[in-house]
Amino acid sequence: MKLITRDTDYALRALCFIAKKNGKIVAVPELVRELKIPRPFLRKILQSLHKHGVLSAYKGAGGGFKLAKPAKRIFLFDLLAIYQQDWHLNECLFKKMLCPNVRKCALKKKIDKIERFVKKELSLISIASLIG
Amino acid sequence: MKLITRDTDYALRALCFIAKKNGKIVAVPELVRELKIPRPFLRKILQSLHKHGVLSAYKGAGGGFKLAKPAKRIFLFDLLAIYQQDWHLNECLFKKMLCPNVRKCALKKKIDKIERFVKKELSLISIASLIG
DNA sequence: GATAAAGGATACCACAATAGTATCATTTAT
DNA sequence: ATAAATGATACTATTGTGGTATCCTTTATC
Repeated sequence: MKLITRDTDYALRALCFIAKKNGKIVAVPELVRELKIPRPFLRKILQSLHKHGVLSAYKGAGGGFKLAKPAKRIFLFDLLAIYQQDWHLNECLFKKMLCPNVRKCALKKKIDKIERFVKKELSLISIASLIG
Repeated sequence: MKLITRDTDYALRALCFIAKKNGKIVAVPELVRELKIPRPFLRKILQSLHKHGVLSAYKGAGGGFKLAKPAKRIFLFDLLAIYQQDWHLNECLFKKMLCPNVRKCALKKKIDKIERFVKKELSLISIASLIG
Protein backbone atom coordinates (compact mmCIF):
# COMPACT_ATOMS: atom_id res chain seq x y z
CA MET A 1 0.00 0.00 0.00
CA LYS A 2 1.33 3.38 -0.97
CA LEU A 3 0.23 6.65 0.49
CA ILE A 4 2.24 8.46 -2.15
CA THR A 5 2.36 7.21 -5.75
CA ARG A 6 5.10 7.82 -8.27
CA ASP A 7 3.27 10.75 -9.93
CA THR A 8 2.92 12.54 -6.64
CA ASP A 9 6.48 11.81 -5.65
CA TYR A 10 7.89 13.12 -8.92
CA ALA A 11 5.65 16.17 -8.79
CA LEU A 12 6.93 16.86 -5.30
CA ARG A 13 10.55 16.63 -6.39
CA ALA A 14 10.00 18.82 -9.42
CA LEU A 15 8.17 21.43 -7.38
CA CYS A 16 10.91 21.50 -4.75
CA PHE A 17 13.51 21.97 -7.46
CA ILE A 18 11.55 24.72 -9.18
CA ALA A 19 10.80 26.43 -5.87
CA LYS A 20 14.49 26.70 -5.11
CA LYS A 21 14.97 28.65 -8.35
CA ASN A 22 13.14 31.60 -6.84
CA GLY A 23 10.83 32.47 -9.69
CA LYS A 24 13.24 31.75 -12.52
CA ILE A 25 11.70 29.78 -15.39
CA VAL A 26 12.84 26.16 -15.45
CA ALA A 27 12.55 23.97 -18.56
CA VAL A 28 12.09 20.22 -18.80
CA PRO A 29 15.60 19.39 -20.02
CA GLU A 30 17.11 20.85 -16.85
CA LEU A 31 14.66 18.99 -14.64
CA VAL A 32 15.36 15.71 -16.42
CA ARG A 33 19.08 16.22 -16.00
CA GLU A 34 18.82 17.06 -12.32
CA LEU A 35 16.05 14.78 -11.14
CA LYS A 36 16.56 11.75 -13.39
CA ILE A 37 12.85 11.39 -14.03
CA PRO A 38 11.87 9.87 -17.42
CA ARG A 39 11.27 12.79 -19.74
CA PRO A 40 7.84 12.00 -21.22
CA PHE A 41 6.49 11.07 -17.82
CA LEU A 42 7.78 14.25 -16.28
CA ARG A 43 6.25 16.31 -19.08
CA LYS A 44 2.88 14.74 -18.43
CA ILE A 45 3.17 15.49 -14.75
CA LEU A 46 4.18 19.12 -15.28
CA GLN A 47 1.36 19.62 -17.73
CA SER A 48 -1.17 18.49 -15.17
CA LEU A 49 0.40 20.69 -12.51
CA HIS A 50 -0.10 23.55 -14.96
CA LYS A 51 -3.70 22.59 -15.64
CA HIS A 52 -4.40 22.57 -11.94
CA GLY A 53 -2.93 26.00 -11.40
CA VAL A 54 0.14 24.91 -9.47
CA LEU A 55 2.61 25.89 -12.18
CA SER A 56 2.67 28.70 -14.74
CA ALA A 57 3.78 27.54 -18.19
CA TYR A 58 5.71 29.48 -20.83
CA LYS A 59 5.70 28.14 -24.37
CA GLY A 60 8.29 28.58 -27.07
CA ALA A 61 12.03 28.81 -27.02
CA GLY A 62 13.32 29.87 -23.61
CA GLY A 63 10.04 28.72 -22.11
CA GLY A 64 9.42 26.42 -19.18
CA PHE A 65 7.64 26.49 -15.85
CA LYS A 66 7.60 28.39 -12.60
CA LEU A 67 5.46 28.21 -9.50
CA ALA A 68 2.05 29.79 -9.95
CA LYS A 69 1.82 30.58 -6.24
CA PRO A 70 4.12 30.84 -3.23
CA ALA A 71 5.82 27.60 -2.14
CA LYS A 72 4.24 27.90 1.28
CA ARG A 73 0.82 27.74 -0.27
CA ILE A 74 1.36 24.49 -2.20
CA PHE A 75 0.62 21.43 -0.06
CA LEU A 76 1.20 17.71 -0.37
CA PHE A 77 -2.53 17.39 0.07
CA ASP A 78 -3.06 19.32 -3.20
CA LEU A 79 -0.87 16.87 -5.09
CA LEU A 80 -2.68 13.88 -3.66
CA ALA A 81 -5.90 15.50 -4.83
CA ILE A 82 -4.53 15.82 -8.36
CA TYR A 83 -2.91 12.41 -8.79
CA GLN A 84 -4.85 10.19 -6.43
CA GLN A 85 -8.22 11.74 -7.02
CA ASP A 86 -10.59 11.97 -4.14
CA TRP A 87 -8.94 9.11 -2.32
CA HIS A 88 -10.56 7.87 0.83
CA LEU A 89 -9.37 5.17 3.13
CA ASN A 90 -12.70 3.46 3.64
CA GLU A 91 -13.62 2.88 0.00
CA CYS A 92 -14.45 -0.85 0.03
CA LEU A 93 -16.70 -0.73 2.98
CA PHE A 94 -19.03 1.96 1.79
CA LYS A 95 -19.70 1.12 -1.81
CA LYS A 96 -20.92 -2.39 -1.22
CA MET A 97 -23.21 -2.89 1.69
CA LEU A 98 -22.60 -6.56 2.34
CA CYS A 99 -21.63 -6.27 5.93
CA PRO A 100 -24.09 -6.06 8.82
CA ASN A 101 -24.79 -2.52 9.84
CA VAL A 102 -23.31 -2.74 13.29
CA ARG A 103 -19.91 -3.67 12.03
CA LYS A 104 -20.05 -1.23 9.14
CA CYS A 105 -20.84 1.67 11.38
CA ALA A 106 -18.40 0.75 14.11
CA LEU A 107 -15.61 0.39 11.61
CA LYS A 108 -16.61 3.46 9.62
CA LYS A 109 -16.28 5.70 12.63
CA LYS A 110 -12.81 4.41 13.39
CA ILE A 111 -11.55 4.60 9.84
CA ASP A 112 -13.02 8.07 9.41
CA LYS A 113 -11.09 9.25 12.43
CA ILE A 114 -7.87 7.95 10.89
CA GLU A 115 -8.69 9.56 7.56
CA ARG A 116 -9.34 12.95 9.10
CA PHE A 117 -6.00 12.85 10.85
CA VAL A 118 -4.10 11.86 7.71
CA LYS A 119 -5.75 14.60 5.64
CA LYS A 120 -5.03 17.20 8.27
CA GLU A 121 -1.37 16.25 8.42
CA LEU A 122 -1.02 16.24 4.64
CA SER A 123 -2.55 19.70 4.53
CA LEU A 124 0.25 20.96 6.72
CA ILE A 125 3.12 19.80 4.51
CA SER A 126 4.00 22.59 2.08
CA ILE A 127 6.70 22.75 -0.57
CA ALA A 128 8.25 25.57 1.43
CA SER A 129 8.47 23.40 4.52
CA LEU A 130 10.30 20.71 2.53
CA ILE A 131 13.01 22.93 1.08
CA GLY A 132 13.36 24.97 4.29
CA MET B 1 -5.95 4.39 -2.67
CA LYS B 2 -7.29 1.77 -0.34
CA LEU B 3 -6.33 1.37 3.27
CA ILE B 4 -8.23 -1.91 3.37
CA THR B 5 -8.10 -4.34 0.43
CA ARG B 6 -10.68 -6.95 -0.43
CA ASP B 7 -8.77 -9.79 1.29
CA THR B 8 -8.64 -7.89 4.53
CA ASP B 9 -12.25 -6.85 4.27
CA TYR B 10 -13.44 -10.42 3.65
CA ALA B 11 -11.22 -11.74 6.42
CA LEU B 12 -12.76 -9.19 8.75
CA ARG B 13 -16.29 -10.20 7.83
CA ALA B 14 -15.55 -13.89 8.17
CA LEU B 15 -13.89 -13.40 11.54
CA CYS B 16 -16.81 -11.34 12.83
CA PHE B 17 -19.21 -14.05 11.72
CA ILE B 18 -17.16 -16.82 13.29
CA ALA B 19 -16.65 -14.82 16.46
CA LYS B 20 -20.41 -14.52 16.93
CA LYS B 21 -20.67 -18.33 16.94
CA ASN B 22 -18.96 -18.44 20.31
CA GLY B 23 -16.47 -21.21 19.70
CA LYS B 24 -18.66 -23.40 17.52
CA ILE B 25 -16.89 -24.76 14.43
CA VAL B 26 -17.99 -23.02 11.25
CA ALA B 27 -17.47 -24.55 7.79
CA VAL B 28 -16.93 -22.80 4.49
CA PRO B 29 -20.36 -23.61 2.99
CA GLU B 30 -22.11 -21.74 5.79
CA LEU B 31 -19.81 -18.73 5.45
CA VAL B 32 -20.34 -18.63 1.69
CA ARG B 33 -24.10 -18.73 2.19
CA GLU B 34 -24.13 -15.99 4.80
CA LEU B 35 -21.42 -13.64 3.57
CA LYS B 36 -21.75 -14.03 -0.21
CA ILE B 37 -18.01 -14.22 -0.67
CA PRO B 38 -16.77 -16.28 -3.67
CA ARG B 39 -16.01 -19.74 -2.32
CA PRO B 40 -12.48 -20.39 -3.64
CA PHE B 41 -11.37 -16.92 -2.65
CA LEU B 42 -12.79 -17.30 0.83
CA ARG B 43 -11.08 -20.67 1.23
CA LYS B 44 -7.76 -19.12 0.36
CA ILE B 45 -8.33 -16.37 2.89
CA LEU B 46 -9.33 -18.75 5.67
CA GLN B 47 -6.33 -20.93 4.98
CA SER B 48 -4.00 -18.01 5.41
CA LEU B 49 -5.76 -16.98 8.61
CA HIS B 50 -5.13 -20.50 9.82
CA LYS B 51 -1.45 -20.40 8.80
CA HIS B 52 -1.03 -17.17 10.71
CA GLY B 53 -2.56 -18.57 13.86
CA VAL B 54 -5.76 -16.53 13.79
CA LEU B 55 -8.05 -19.49 13.14
CA SER B 56 -7.95 -23.12 14.25
CA ALA B 57 -8.79 -25.56 11.44
CA TYR B 58 -10.50 -28.94 11.67
CA LYS B 59 -10.21 -31.28 8.73
CA GLY B 60 -12.56 -34.01 7.62
CA ALA B 61 -16.33 -34.29 7.64
CA GLY B 62 -17.88 -32.00 10.21
CA GLY B 63 -14.74 -29.89 10.16
CA GLY B 64 -14.31 -26.16 9.72
CA PHE B 65 -12.80 -23.23 11.54
CA LYS B 66 -13.01 -21.42 14.84
CA LEU B 67 -11.09 -18.55 16.38
CA ALA B 68 -7.67 -19.56 17.65
CA LYS B 69 -7.70 -16.79 20.26
CA PRO B 70 -10.22 -14.46 21.90
CA ALA B 71 -11.97 -11.97 19.62
CA LYS B 72 -10.64 -9.10 21.68
CA ARG B 73 -7.09 -10.17 20.89
CA ILE B 74 -7.48 -10.17 17.10
CA PHE B 75 -6.85 -6.75 15.60
CA LEU B 76 -7.37 -5.11 12.23
CA PHE B 77 -3.66 -4.38 12.33
CA ASP B 78 -2.94 -8.15 12.33
CA LEU B 79 -4.99 -8.61 9.18
CA LEU B 80 -3.24 -5.74 7.43
CA ALA B 81 0.03 -7.40 8.34
CA ILE B 82 -1.12 -10.67 6.74
CA TYR B 83 -2.69 -9.37 3.54
CA GLN B 84 -0.89 -6.13 2.91
CA GLN B 85 2.48 -7.34 4.05
CA ASP B 86 4.65 -4.95 5.88
CA TRP B 87 2.99 -1.96 4.31
CA HIS B 88 4.49 1.42 4.94
CA LEU B 89 3.21 4.72 3.76
CA ASN B 90 6.53 6.12 2.63
CA GLU B 91 7.67 3.27 0.39
CA CYS B 92 8.69 5.24 -2.71
CA LEU B 93 10.78 7.72 -0.88
CA PHE B 94 13.04 5.30 0.93
CA LYS B 95 13.92 2.70 -1.64
CA LYS B 96 15.30 5.07 -4.22
CA MET B 97 17.44 7.84 -2.94
CA LEU B 98 17.00 10.28 -5.78
CA CYS B 99 15.83 13.19 -3.73
CA PRO B 100 18.11 15.60 -1.96
CA ASN B 101 18.64 14.65 1.65
CA VAL B 102 17.03 17.70 3.13
CA ARG B 103 13.72 17.05 1.50
CA LYS B 104 13.89 13.33 2.11
CA CYS B 105 14.43 13.73 5.78
CA ALA B 106 11.92 16.50 6.23
CA LEU B 107 9.26 14.49 4.47
CA LYS B 108 10.25 11.21 6.09
CA LYS B 109 9.72 12.63 9.53
CA LYS B 110 6.27 13.89 8.66
CA ILE B 111 5.14 10.74 6.92
CA ASP B 112 6.52 8.62 9.74
CA LYS B 113 4.44 10.55 12.20
CA ILE B 114 1.32 9.83 10.15
CA GLU B 115 2.24 6.18 9.83
CA ARG B 116 2.73 5.76 13.56
CA PHE B 117 -0.70 7.22 14.21
CA VAL B 118 -2.40 5.00 11.66
CA LYS B 119 -0.72 1.86 13.00
CA LYS B 120 -1.64 2.74 16.54
CA GLU B 121 -5.27 3.24 15.64
CA LEU B 122 -5.42 0.00 13.66
CA SER B 123 -3.96 -1.81 16.65
CA LEU B 124 -6.92 -0.67 18.70
CA ILE B 125 -9.61 -2.11 16.43
CA SER B 126 -10.37 -5.66 17.56
CA ILE B 127 -12.90 -8.15 16.22
CA ALA B 128 -14.62 -7.97 19.60
CA SER B 129 -15.02 -4.21 19.28
CA LEU B 130 -16.66 -4.62 15.87
CA ILE B 131 -19.28 -7.12 16.89
CA GLY B 132 -19.95 -5.20 20.08
C1' DG C 1 -13.35 -50.20 4.91
C1' DA C 2 -15.88 -47.13 1.54
C1' DT C 3 -17.60 -42.83 1.04
C1' DA C 4 -18.54 -38.13 1.36
C1' DA C 5 -17.55 -33.89 3.46
C1' DA C 6 -14.50 -31.13 5.05
C1' DG C 7 -9.68 -28.39 4.78
C1' DG C 8 -4.35 -28.08 2.51
C1' DA C 9 -1.50 -26.79 -1.24
C1' DT C 10 -0.57 -24.74 -5.34
C1' DA C 11 -0.73 -23.13 -9.94
C1' DC C 12 -3.18 -20.49 -12.84
C1' DC C 13 -6.16 -16.51 -15.00
C1' DA C 14 -8.50 -11.69 -15.52
C1' DC C 15 -8.85 -7.06 -14.83
C1' DA C 16 -7.70 -2.58 -13.31
C1' DA C 17 -4.35 0.77 -11.75
C1' DT C 18 0.08 2.44 -12.06
C1' DA C 19 4.01 3.70 -14.68
C1' DG C 20 5.90 5.02 -18.77
C1' DT C 21 6.22 6.04 -24.20
C1' DA C 22 5.44 8.12 -28.64
C1' DT C 23 3.84 11.45 -31.76
C1' DC C 24 2.17 15.39 -33.72
C1' DA C 25 0.54 20.18 -33.08
C1' DT C 26 1.24 24.88 -31.38
C1' DT C 27 3.76 28.77 -29.59
C1' DT C 28 7.66 31.98 -29.42
C1' DA C 29 12.64 33.91 -29.04
C1' DT C 30 16.17 34.62 -32.14
C1' DA D 1 12.60 30.48 -41.09
C1' DT D 2 14.04 27.77 -37.47
C1' DA D 3 14.81 25.62 -33.30
C1' DA D 4 13.41 25.12 -28.69
C1' DA D 5 10.07 24.89 -25.79
C1' DT D 6 5.04 23.31 -24.07
C1' DG D 7 -0.03 21.21 -25.30
C1' DA D 8 -2.72 17.38 -26.34
C1' DT D 9 -3.59 12.79 -26.73
C1' DA D 10 -3.26 8.05 -27.75
C1' DC D 11 -0.80 4.12 -26.89
C1' DT D 12 2.02 0.28 -24.26
C1' DA D 13 4.02 -2.24 -20.38
C1' DT D 14 4.19 -3.88 -15.75
C1' DT D 15 2.30 -4.99 -11.47
C1' DG D 16 -1.02 -5.79 -7.83
C1' DT D 17 -5.49 -7.14 -6.75
C1' DG D 18 -9.16 -10.21 -7.08
C1' DG D 19 -10.58 -14.57 -8.30
C1' DT D 20 -10.49 -19.80 -10.26
C1' DA D 21 -9.38 -24.53 -10.75
C1' DT D 22 -7.43 -28.81 -9.50
C1' DC D 23 -5.69 -32.33 -7.00
C1' DC D 24 -4.33 -34.06 -2.39
C1' DT D 25 -5.10 -35.28 2.58
C1' DT D 26 -7.87 -35.95 6.65
C1' DT D 27 -11.81 -37.73 9.23
C1' DA D 28 -16.84 -38.73 10.75
C1' DT D 29 -20.15 -41.92 9.69
C1' DC D 30 -22.46 -45.74 7.67
